[in-house]
Amino acid sequence: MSEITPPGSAMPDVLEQFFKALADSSRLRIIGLLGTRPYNVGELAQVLGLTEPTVSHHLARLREAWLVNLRAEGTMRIYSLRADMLETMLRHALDFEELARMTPAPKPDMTWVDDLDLSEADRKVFYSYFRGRQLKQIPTKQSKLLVILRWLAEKFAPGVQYTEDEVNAILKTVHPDYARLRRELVDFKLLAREGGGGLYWRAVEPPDA
Amino acid sequence: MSEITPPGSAMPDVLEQFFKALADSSRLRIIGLLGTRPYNVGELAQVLGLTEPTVSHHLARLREAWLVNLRAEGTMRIYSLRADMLETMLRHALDFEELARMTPAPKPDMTWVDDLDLSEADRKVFYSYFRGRQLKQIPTKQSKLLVILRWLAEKFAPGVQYTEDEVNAILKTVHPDYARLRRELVDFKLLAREGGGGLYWRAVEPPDA
DNA sequence: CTTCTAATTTGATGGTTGTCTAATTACTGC
DNA sequence: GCAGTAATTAGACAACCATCAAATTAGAAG
Repeated sequence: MSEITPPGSAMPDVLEQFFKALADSSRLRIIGLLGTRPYNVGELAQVLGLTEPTVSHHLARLREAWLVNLRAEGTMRIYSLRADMLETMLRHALDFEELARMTPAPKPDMTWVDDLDLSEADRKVFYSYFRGRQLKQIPTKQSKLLVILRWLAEKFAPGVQYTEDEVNAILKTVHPDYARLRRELVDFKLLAREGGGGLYWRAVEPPDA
Repeated sequence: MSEITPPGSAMPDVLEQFFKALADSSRLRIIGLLGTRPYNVGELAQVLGLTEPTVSHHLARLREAWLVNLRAEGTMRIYSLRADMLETMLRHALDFEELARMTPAPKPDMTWVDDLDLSEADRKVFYSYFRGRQLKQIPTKQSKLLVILRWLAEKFAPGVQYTEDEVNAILKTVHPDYARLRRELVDFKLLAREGGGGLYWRAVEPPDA
């Protein structure tokens, strides 16, 4: 039973395993000692002031992370450092791209965009301004802004009156600056507002000509 | 209260802290993300699929390891990567001599704690934050910090005036960052300070009610 | 086959830590 | 002042882990 899953499959997991393996003072000391020469379990236990089972446990962990090699000699097992692995891993740690990708990345999930009835150009706007269902930034260019606003307006049922809080709640699911969105919707006459009472409703579509 | 004891004192501990800081997939992902641009807490929580307190916790840990910087902007806090620290630490990891030296660490000798008149809970704080008579780390949690500070205050005789240097000398026997300790003692009104002359004395105990 | 030795496995225990919810603090704007 | 938002702290729970003593495996040598 000396199964150890080799690296190469899911690199990020290996990286985490690597740091976990070094995240303990006893194991760091072991690495330091093995950096000078190979040791067997009893020796290490003696030097570290730990029991043999404990050291055995640590060595198993280091071995799972591919940081040490094991060689049997008579009745004792001799552990040595895999300096190459250490170096490789430390190099990988600086690869931010890979680190960020390691995110099981709770999925951007842009599939909902495909379900919309849009021109290709408009779809592009959605893809570049949304991350998941969140608006990354409110477009400054009016044409792009309008693409988003028209879609937003459809979130309001025709003939229904909404309080300002209700409107805000709906808009907030898309971007924190709901006030800005509300104002733009009104400015572009996609949403109508009653004079003083703070009631809103979806504006009737223009005759399209 | 955003102080963090700088590296440079006991390097091996810092190295362990460094690896511990990276020994978690969430924190690795955060490092990866910060490698591309600064983020605030809410953004990270969203991208990672974690709650804000959890992310806050991780960032605090990364900050203790000096891997990220914090900058306040309005009501939000913006975290950025300290790529320099990352590199420095990774370089140190290959210094086997230093790692091996980290080993001696024979016996801590914590018997003196048993002689203190403390509740069980407070005693635990001492056991976990002291190695021998040295404070391993200044607690971040206020309740734990106070346990230590009250004990520290008792090192000053009531009614006696101490110069700042005398205060520092006493505090330095416990932790290299004596300035931090001195400030905390004053902040919590366990030590009183004369306006300009740099004289300190033990504050009278509150009526305890 | 038996015994000795080196090491691992097992089981238990106490401590650490990742994560959450709820409560609290800090800042902004009305 | 009050309300709202961003973040941290407090408290709790569960999973994990370092450590040890005791039991077990595996080699070497009689």
